Amino acid sequence: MEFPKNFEPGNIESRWQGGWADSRIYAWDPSRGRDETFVVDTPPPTVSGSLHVGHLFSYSHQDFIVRYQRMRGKNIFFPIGWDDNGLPTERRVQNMYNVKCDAHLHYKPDFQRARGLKGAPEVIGRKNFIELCDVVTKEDEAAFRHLWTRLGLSYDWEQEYATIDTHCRRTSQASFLDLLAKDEAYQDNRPVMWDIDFQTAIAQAEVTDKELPSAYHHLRFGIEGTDEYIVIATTRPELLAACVAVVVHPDDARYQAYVGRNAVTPLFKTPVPIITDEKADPEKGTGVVMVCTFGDQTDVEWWRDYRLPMRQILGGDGRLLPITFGPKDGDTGWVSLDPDSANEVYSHLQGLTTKKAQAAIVEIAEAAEGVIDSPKKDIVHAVKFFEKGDRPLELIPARQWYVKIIDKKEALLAQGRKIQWHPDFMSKRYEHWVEGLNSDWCLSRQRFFGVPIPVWYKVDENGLARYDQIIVPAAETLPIDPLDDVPPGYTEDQRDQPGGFTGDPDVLDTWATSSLTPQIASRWIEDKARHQKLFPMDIRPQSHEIIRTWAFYTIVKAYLHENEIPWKNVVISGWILDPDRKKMSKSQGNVITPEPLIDQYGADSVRYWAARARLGVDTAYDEQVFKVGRKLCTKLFNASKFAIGRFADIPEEELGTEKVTAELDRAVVAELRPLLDRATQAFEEFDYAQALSMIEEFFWHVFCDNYLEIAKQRTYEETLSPERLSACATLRLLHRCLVRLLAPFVPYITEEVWQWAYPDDTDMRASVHVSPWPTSAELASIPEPKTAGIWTTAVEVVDLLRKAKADANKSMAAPLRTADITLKAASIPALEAAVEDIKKMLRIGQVNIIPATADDTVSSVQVVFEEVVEQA
RNA sequence: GGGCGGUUGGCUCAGUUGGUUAGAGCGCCUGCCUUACACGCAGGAUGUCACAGGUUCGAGUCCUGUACCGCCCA
Repeated sequence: MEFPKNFEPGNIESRWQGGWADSRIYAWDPSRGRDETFVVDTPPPTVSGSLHVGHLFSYSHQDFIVRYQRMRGKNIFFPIGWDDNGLPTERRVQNMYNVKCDAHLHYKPDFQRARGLKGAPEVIGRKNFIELCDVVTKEDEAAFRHLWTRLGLSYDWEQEYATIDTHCRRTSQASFLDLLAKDEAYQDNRPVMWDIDFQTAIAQAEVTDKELPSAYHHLRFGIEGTDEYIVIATTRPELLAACVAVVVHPDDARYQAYVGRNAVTPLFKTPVPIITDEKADPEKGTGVVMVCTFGDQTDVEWWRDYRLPMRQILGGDGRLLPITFGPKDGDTGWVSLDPDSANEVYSHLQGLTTKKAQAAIVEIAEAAEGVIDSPKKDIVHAVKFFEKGDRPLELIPARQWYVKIIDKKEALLAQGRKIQWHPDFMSKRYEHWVEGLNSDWCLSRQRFFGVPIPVWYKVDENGLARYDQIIVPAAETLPIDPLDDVPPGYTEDQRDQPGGFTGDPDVLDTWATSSLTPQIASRWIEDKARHQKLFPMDIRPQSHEIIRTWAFYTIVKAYLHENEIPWKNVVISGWILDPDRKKMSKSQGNVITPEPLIDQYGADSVRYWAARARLGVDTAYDEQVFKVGRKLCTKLFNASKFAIGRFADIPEEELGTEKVTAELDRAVVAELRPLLDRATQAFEEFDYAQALSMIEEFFWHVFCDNYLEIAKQRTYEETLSPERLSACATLRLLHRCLVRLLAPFVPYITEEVWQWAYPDDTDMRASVHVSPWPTSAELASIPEPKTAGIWTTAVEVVDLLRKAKADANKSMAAPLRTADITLKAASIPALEAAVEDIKKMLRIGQVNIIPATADDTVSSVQVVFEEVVEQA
């Protein structure tokens, strides 16, 4: 048999990528039962996000687990999808094509747009915009598919899906309609967290706090009908015109006298009630808070609890709306004791962004008499941002769709407890998130590239949409686009007409679809039998930052739809941090792109690096580990060449387990048994890292460094003696196990090596990846050695002899005339079973075994080297 | 402010239910081209296990507190 001279991962990879696809070894078999099936709910990556090394890391982790399960004989359901919809794609498409979307513009069938155009963006309709998104996401998907394939991830590509495709839109819309039918989805017009750049509502899960410098501005509020005043401290003076009340703590003695009276806002002269509430913190600022509609969440609560008037000052774009103050008895809602001067002041603010309006009103206040009480006080405080946004969120009243979750905290906690979390402490993240929920799930987004909310509303005789009169589509017509499709019983010319209908212009939160990946993959809507067979799933692998989103929403949906958990196990990958232990992020410029790493080190080496990290543990990026991985692959390549070369000429039937007769060989087999048990146990607990560590240790140090060296000489014997056959059979048996043990981690090199010797074995399969995972049952017919401690004694003595040679600066091949070995009497029978092999291995002429006189004597050797005659 | 995790040789990390003298790889030093591999082999040096108490015959491991790092949530 001819072996390649050098290990070249590139060749091996491209060959097997094709081979595995052709042989369909990763395809799910729908005919097999649930008990023998292992079902994975893979998180579809956001394709518009940049590829980075974290992808290689966490997606490899699932593949280790899956490949192990496949070798255990499980029928693997391992789908892969792409998360296409959502803001990242929209933003990319807007920039790439320099376009903007207006949902109500008509579709232009022959619309074309080049990339990279400068100038004013072209405004296009939703359907045209989505077509551009489709083009871009197809390209992004191809990049991911290419990377996944190179990395050797064993997906069943026949199960591929994209969250924006027809099947996913249908599933997502059916989910919405199910929630609507169950009365778990509802609409409400109330203040909602709003991103002023994307101009959409967002949900609690997408909010992030940022610490920002700010300042308390101290403003004097008059007391109506007196010359007195109180001082409020506010970080948002630009909202002064929208002030509807002033709040103090009920126990705050400083302000008792004013409670129940009216304060008068400075500059705008609006009378507002002075009320008390526990939430006003006497320690914060001056202890007096102004309530504006709306500056923050507490404003919303006070507004709601005390039924204060609504004075909406901000528009959806974050600019101050045009407003006109009128007298107390007027009907504008904007009251002033001096409307003319109020309107004059406001004329300087109207249309400005909050930031500019703040600067403007502070300037006006400073110029005015008796408005600023004392200089501003600089502080740092947490400001809420949309996680993908650049400017602070505002609270803007708007009609939105919600899902009821606040009333289900206990139930959702119970669902979380039914799921095994790996590592277990990650379940805390879920629990704390559920406990901290403060609002129902806002489901609607004022965006374009997403799954449309599948409802229409009746339009009344006055041409007003009646949002309480919902028209739903028939289930069999899904997916629909209510802006394009016509509800049952209507015609297109009734759209937006009095007495007609109007389509909901919004799309669903991207998580509304992503939370259905189990149902999408199982075909919940189209194929109930298949769904029953796959749901709940076995594992959901994911990383920890999306516990509050992906895991949470998926648990919510499974509970609301079927009162089920979506999966039995959640396995959480840690993060790859940069070498300084900082999070990798595009903005910090410390992101490592994956493809060059595979080019440089090979896919197996990259996977090895990923496999070294335990579940849930964040790991600093260390390029050395790729080199270690490559060394392991090279070692496996070389050791395999050698080992197989030692027995390749002997027929397989001559090398059965019954041929393992030498005591030393039975001793090394006895070492293998606990490894198989422990590695299997580790994999059962999803602890692939521990499995790898023990497999690697055995492969390198037991198999390569010791067994191979110690048994080598017997394999060179000229006749097929029992000793030679025993060594060769043991070599084959150990190696065939080790290749399989390493296969989940380094699938390319193991498959390559497998083909050199084992694909035709009667108890094996053509591919290592569908061959059986080795267990100690495979070794059952090999007896334990008669003498205890052979392997450890042999290794101990070999180490001593090697040290003697190293201390003498001699080659390991340097011949010894004699070696005197002193060791405990109890170990002597063990050594005698191995001594002939050791003599040949280390080229020793004569071994003298000396029993130690005392039991606590440390083993030792004394050696005499052969005198080497210098060659002239 | 609350919660979760971490702190072990220069670096990256293991350390099972508390049990001899705390491990590995990388890096470093010395030697060795040994009929697979120099991407190798053999040998060697390097640790107050963050700190302070406590429980115990015995603590890297359990308890309490402190400091620092990271993450999550207010």
